[in-house]
Amino acid sequence: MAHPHDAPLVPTDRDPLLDGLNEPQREAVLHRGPALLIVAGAGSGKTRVLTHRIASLLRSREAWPSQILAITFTNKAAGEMRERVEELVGEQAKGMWISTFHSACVRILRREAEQFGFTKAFTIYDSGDVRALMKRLVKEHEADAYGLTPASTQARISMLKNELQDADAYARQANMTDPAERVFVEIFQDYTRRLRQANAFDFDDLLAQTVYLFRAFPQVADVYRRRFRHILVDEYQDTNHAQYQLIRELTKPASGEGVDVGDGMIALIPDAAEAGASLTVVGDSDQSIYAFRGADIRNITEFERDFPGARVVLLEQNYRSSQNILDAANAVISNNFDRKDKKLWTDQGAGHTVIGFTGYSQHDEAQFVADEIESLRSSSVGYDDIAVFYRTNSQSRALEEIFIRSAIPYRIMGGTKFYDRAEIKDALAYLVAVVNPADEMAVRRILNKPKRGIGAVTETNIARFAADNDLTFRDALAHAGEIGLGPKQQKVLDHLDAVLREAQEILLPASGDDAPPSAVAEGMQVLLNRSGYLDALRQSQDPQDEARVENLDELVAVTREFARNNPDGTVIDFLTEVALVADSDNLDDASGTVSLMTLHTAKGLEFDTVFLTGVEEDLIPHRISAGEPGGPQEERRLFYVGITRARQRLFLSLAMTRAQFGEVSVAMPSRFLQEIPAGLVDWRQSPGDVNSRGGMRSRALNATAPRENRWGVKPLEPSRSKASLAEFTNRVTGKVRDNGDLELDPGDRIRHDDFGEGVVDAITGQGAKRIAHVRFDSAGAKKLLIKVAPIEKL
DNA sequence: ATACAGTCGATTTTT
DNA sequence: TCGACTGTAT
Repeated sequence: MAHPHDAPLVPTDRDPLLDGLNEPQREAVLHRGPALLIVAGAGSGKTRVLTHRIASLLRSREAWPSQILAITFTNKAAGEMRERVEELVGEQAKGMWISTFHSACVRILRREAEQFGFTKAFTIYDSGDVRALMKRLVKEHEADAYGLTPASTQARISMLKNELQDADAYARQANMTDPAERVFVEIFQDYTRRLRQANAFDFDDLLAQTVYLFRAFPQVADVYRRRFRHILVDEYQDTNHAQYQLIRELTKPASGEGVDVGDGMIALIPDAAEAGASLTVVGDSDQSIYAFRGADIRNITEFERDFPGARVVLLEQNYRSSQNILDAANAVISNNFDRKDKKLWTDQGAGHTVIGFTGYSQHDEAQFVADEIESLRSSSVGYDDIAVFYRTNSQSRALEEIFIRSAIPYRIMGGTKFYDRAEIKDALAYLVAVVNPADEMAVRRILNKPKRGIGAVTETNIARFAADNDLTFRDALAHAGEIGLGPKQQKVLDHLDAVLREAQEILLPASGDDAPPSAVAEGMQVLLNRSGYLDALRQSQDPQDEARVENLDELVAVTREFARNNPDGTVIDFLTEVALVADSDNLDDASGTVSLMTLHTAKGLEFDTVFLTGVEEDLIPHRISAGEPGGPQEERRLFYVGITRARQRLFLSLAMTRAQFGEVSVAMPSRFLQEIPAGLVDWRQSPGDVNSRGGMRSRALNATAPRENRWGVKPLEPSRSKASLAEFTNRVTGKVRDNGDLELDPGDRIRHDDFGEGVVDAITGQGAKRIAHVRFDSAGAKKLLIKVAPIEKL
C-alpha cells in the first residue's frame, strides 16, 4: 500500500510501523503537535493506531518510555495495549505507564499521600465499602426521615465528586433552608471526614484527590508534568469531568517559577515554562455509554475548543464487520440527532444477513440461541468466537439454564466478582486491619468474624472507649481490659489483637526490613487460621461454606501468584491490585467457551458471531433510561456498540413475554429494531409471526403505525404498501387470542401449537398472569402464560 | 448475642 | 424471584 506519492511524513519509505495502515491511520501515527483527536469509529483500528503511535515515538527517540502515559478504560485494555506495544518495541515498553485513570492516580497518590495528611498505606473503598459506611451515616443523621437513602446519598456524592465538588464547596452554595439538603450536606461532610480519618479514598476520590493534590501543590504537579511528555487517552468519550481536569492539569506546562494567583490557578512566567505535554485522545462519541455515571460527552465534542491547535483525524474505514452489519449499525445510530454524521464502511463485502428471532419466552429465546450455536458449531465455528450480549445481568440466567442443558460451554464475564464475595472481603479486611489500622470500617468488619460473641453493644463500647481516650478503634482492641467488658469479650479481643500483631510482624516487620515476597501469603494464612475464620467455616453445616473455604484457598493462591509476578510487591501493592482490578483479565482462558456479557462489558471487544438478546422495549432502551435526559440516546449507542462488536454474523433476538421479579409480563419489540432497514434482517420468526399465532397484540406495532412491513416478514401476498399493512394489523388484532377464561388444572392434557401435547403439572399466578407448568411429551417442561399461549385443552 | 422466620422491597450499566 | 432486613424467640 505504500505508494511513493503517498507523501510520507517522515523520510522512511518501507516503515514497518506504517505498513498496512490507511492514510488517516498513518497520519494519526505520525502527526506531532500539542493535541491530536483521533475520531475512531467502531472497528477502525484505533488500538493499532495508538500502539503504533507510541512505538513511533519511542523508535524515533522523541520520547523515553518513562515519558509516556497511556490511559485506557479497563485494566484488561491496558494489559493488551502493553502487550501490543511490547511486540513492536520489545523490552522498552516496561518503563511506560499504561494503566487506567484509577491505577495511575493510585500510583501518584501512594507516592504523595504524606503531602496532605494520608499515608501511603491508604485503603481504597469500593462501592460496597462506601455503601456500608453510608448506611451507618444515614442512620446516625436520621436522614431517612428526609427521604434520603444510603443508595441515593451515595450516588449523589459520587456525582458531585466526579464534578470535583467537595463537601465544603458544596455546602457553601447549598440551599440550607431545605432541611433535607442540610442533612445531605452534613452527611457529605461527615463522610469526607470519616474517609480522611480512616486513611481511605473511595473510587471517585482517587481522581478528585489527585486533581486536588496537583492544584494545591503545584511543585508536586510539576514533577509529573515534566515527566510525562506524551499523554494518550483511549475511550475519551467516556471520561468524566474529574478525568478531564486531571488531563488538563497534566498537560499544563510545568510552572517552574509559577506564581500562585489563588483559586488554584497558576500564572506562568513565560520564560520559565516548558511546553505542556503532547496530548492524544481517541474516541467515538457514538460509543459513549457511561453518561449515567458522569461521563461527559462534551469532553470529546469540544476537544478542539479546549485544546486550540488540535489536529483531528477521522478513522471511518472499518476492518471488523461485514457491510450488512455496518449498514444496520449506521441505520440505528443515525437516529440520534445531535451527532456528527459519520458512516462506517468496509471493503469486505456484504456478508451474512442479520438474523432475527422472536421467542415466546426468554427460555424460548435462549433455546434459539443455543440451537444456533450448535449449528454454527457443526460448521466449524469455535465456541470462543461466539458471544451473547444482554442488557442486564439478570438476563443471563435463562441463557445459562439452557446452555447447561445443551452442554454448551460458556463463561460469564463481569457479573458477581470473586472479590465481591463476603468471605473474600472478610479476608481482605483482615489484611487491611493490619496494614491500615486507621481503617475503622475494616476493623469493625472483622470484629465478629468469625462469630466471637461480640455484638452491637460491645462494638459501641469499644468505639466509645476509643473516642474517650483518643485512640483508634484498632488500638482500643489492645486495651480490652480497660474498656469494662465481660471476661469472655475481653479474652476474645485480646486474642484478636494478638493475631493482628502477629500478622503485622510478618507483613510489616518492625525491624524496618522489607518483608519477603511470600509475606502476603503467609500473613494471610496466619490471619485466616489463627483468627479461627477458616475453622469456623470448616465446622459449619452449611454446604456453601465449603465453597467459601475453597474460595479462600484460591485467594491464598492469588497472593502467591502475585508474589511470583511482582517480586518487589508489597501488601499494599497487592491490596491495590485487588481493589482496582476487576477479574475481567481472566480472559486468557477464553478458549473453548461462549462468552456471555452485558452490552457495557462488550465495549472494546469483538467476536465473529454475536447474539444480541432481549431486544425489547423496557430492556433496551431500558425502562429507567426513559426518564433521564439523553437516556434513550445513550441506550441507542449501547445497542450500536453491541451491533458493531460482530465481525461476521449478527443475531438479534427477543421474547414476547419475559419473567421479571417472578412476574411474567408482556414484552414489546424494541424501537431500535424498527430502525434497521427491513431488508437487512432475515426474521426466522418475527414479532409479527408470534403475534399472529400467539394472539398477542403488539402495542409497539399499533403505537408506531409502521408505514411498511417493518419486520421484514415475507408477505404472503405481494406487498401493497398501505393496503398490506392494514391487512397485517387487522390480521393481528382480528385474531387476538385470549384464553383468559380457560380453566386448567393439574393433570389436564393440553396441546400447544409448537410443543405438541403435554400434561399440566401445576398452575401458579393470578388472573391474567396465571401460568401453567406443563410437561410436554417431547418438548420437556415449559411454563406458559395461560392467557396468551397458543394452547388448547384436550 | 444469635438464630431464624417472615416480611418487605427493590430490582441498569461499573472503573 | 431473590436477597437483604426486621423483629421475635431462644
